Amino acid sequence: MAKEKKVEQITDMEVDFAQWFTDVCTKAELVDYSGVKGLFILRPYGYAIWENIQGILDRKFKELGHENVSMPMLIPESLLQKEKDHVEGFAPECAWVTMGGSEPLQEKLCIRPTSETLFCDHWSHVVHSWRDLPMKYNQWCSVLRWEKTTRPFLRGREFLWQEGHTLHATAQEAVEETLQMLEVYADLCENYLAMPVIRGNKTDKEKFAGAENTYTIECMMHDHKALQSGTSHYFGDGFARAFGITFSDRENKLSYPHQTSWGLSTRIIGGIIMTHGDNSGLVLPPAIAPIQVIVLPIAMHKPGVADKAQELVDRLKSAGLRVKADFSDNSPGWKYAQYEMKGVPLRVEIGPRDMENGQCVAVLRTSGEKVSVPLSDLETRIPELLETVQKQMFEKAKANMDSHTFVARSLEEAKALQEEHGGFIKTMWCGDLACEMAMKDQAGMSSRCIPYAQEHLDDCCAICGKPADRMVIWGVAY
RNA sequence: CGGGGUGUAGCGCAGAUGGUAGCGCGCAUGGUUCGGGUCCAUGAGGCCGUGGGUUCAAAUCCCGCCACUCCGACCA
Repeated sequence: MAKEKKVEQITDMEVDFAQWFTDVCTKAELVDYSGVKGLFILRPYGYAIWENIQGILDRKFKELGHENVSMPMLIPESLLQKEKDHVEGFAPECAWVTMGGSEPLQEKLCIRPTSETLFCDHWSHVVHSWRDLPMKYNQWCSVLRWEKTTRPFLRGREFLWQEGHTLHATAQEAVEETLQMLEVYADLCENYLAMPVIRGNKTDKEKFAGAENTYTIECMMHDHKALQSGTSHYFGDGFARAFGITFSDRENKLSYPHQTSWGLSTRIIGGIIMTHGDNSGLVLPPAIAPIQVIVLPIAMHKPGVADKAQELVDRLKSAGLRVKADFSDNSPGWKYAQYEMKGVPLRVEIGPRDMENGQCVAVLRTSGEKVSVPLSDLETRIPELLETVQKQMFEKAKANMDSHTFVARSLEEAKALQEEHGGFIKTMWCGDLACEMAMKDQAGMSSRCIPYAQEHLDDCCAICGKPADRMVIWGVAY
């Protein structure tokens, strides 16, 4: 997309990608900083994006039989400590409540960094029989993790997310649930957020604290770094044993159920920004854009223009689109820049000249292409153009990922490729932690996943040369 | 948590050798303009991040703290 830069306030992404990102976050009015480090204010426009994502996922969760619940925000220390790996993973970043009013508490309370322990404790009370299973719960909430360095969307100490927690009679059913929910996330990313994903599972080193297996979808950002965009965990019966969750099965044997959890956070909005944004600002996929079409009256004082613009808004709203018009007295040029910055996928201009011709002009945020649309075709052409934008966005992101995915047969080669191009590097791997550490230490890359789509590149591990039977994707991650 | 940078009006910045603060944009009001950030006029707006110290006097010098930010380590 060869567009000149139209918004001076945003740092060019080629100059400083990180600065570009924070510029977009604030200039597009998505977030504001709060008085506490790492706690961000989601402004209406930013929150609306989250609400749209919520809407898609929540509908899907419910279709698949999940129910929403609300768990407490505080976890007693003793509860958090019941599953050993889990505590070890989260303890370093827990924040604690130690006072109630002016009195010290008998037991300190952790502000939830995630709610596995709460769900488990609850289930240990209410699950008795195989007839109680499966339990398929989800909650929309925020969690707190005391991160050292923070950035809007990508790493907040508090962030909004959903966490799904399910309990099943059999391991097989739980594994199926885990995989199914990863697929829900993949579908969200690819078909709504226009972000191509790599599906796979995490290595032991990268998996969730307490999980038997963690499945992930990995996306590539515009700067060729990786973003873990959603994870789904299979816990086996480890938590159930730790928390004493038992049920009587059909043969009246006391059994431990098998568990899953899966989550997707507002971090995905950071992913949307870094996947699709450009030097004019945000670019939002039509499927989740709070404003899909911005209608701009040109020469608004001329007779009939404002009325016509309002008529377009009404017609497009009736057609089921999220539409707004800007009747402010800012100049057209100012408005163009403003709504480009905010990533509105489609701009519709209507002026005296258009009115004479019985048309309006639609401008695509992605390509900048201007299309004359006869007013008689408004309700069919505008949705088509939004579909075009959605497709263009996916194609562009896909091309970025494909052109920055490489094969390496040695650590040295992987390192060189990463340094020169960035992106995803595929290699064979023997499964040894030492090799994974070596890749981190020497090439600065972590294993992103062991993709479902395996390729046999070689017979031996690219790092140590020992026999290897699986392919890993490596990358520098956010 | 280690290393660097920054903190003065809503935003971006200027304020040398200490003497009680200024510019651009934005904002408000009126007019003007309107197919890529119109033009003009008038006006409002500042415990100079915070706490201490030095001094007759601190935005300015010294020390602490806090926040933001970048680079590492850790993580969604």
